[in-house]
Amino acid sequence: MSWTDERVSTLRQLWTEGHSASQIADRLGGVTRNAVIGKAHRLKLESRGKTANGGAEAGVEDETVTARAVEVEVEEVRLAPRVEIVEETVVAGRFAAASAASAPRPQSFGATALKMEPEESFDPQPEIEESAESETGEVLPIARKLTLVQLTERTCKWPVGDPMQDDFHFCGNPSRDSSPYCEFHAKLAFQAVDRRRIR
DNA sequence: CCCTGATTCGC
DNA sequence: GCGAATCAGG
Repeated sequence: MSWTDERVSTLRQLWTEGHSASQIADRLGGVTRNAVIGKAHRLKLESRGKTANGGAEAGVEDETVTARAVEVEVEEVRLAPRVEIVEETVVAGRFAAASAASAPRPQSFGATALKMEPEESFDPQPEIEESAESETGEVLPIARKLTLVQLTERTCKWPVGDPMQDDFHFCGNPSRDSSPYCEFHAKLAFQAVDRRRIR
């Protein structure tokens, strides 16, 4: 890939809006974040050094900060005492409830999940979604609501919603050890089939 | 470990 | 000009 006028202007825009180099690289495709940073250099863009907050933008702190806020929230939930005390059986029930709630089917991920977001309406800003709760009041993971192009090797690729609907997205929460799913969805995905009552 | 941008330097 | 490698940092 080369730096066409189109790609350069896209870079300019996203960089100005405060997107990280990796986000821009993912968006453009065919380039690494290093390439983006290098190009940004030659274009003499930037200005965002390590002033105070490392990485997070000064004025446009929306999307990045929001995403991090979500991560923090999820972490806190997991560390909550009452959550750690929960027994296996209860946990299983919780998963079942969650499964019934969103009824996603990992098996259909590959082909049917493909749905490109229109260039214009691309919205890199994940909105915080009201977290679902089970009878016990346990808080379930809050999806970062990422679109296909925003997924990386370590973001949860659990599909949420109907691929044919506009609000379709992926969980997007952090996944460990390059797993396709976050810790929560990994358990759901590999759960015994007879326990999930598909359809 | 994950991520961020910054810089260098061979191509 | 380009970008991988590397550096420095949160």
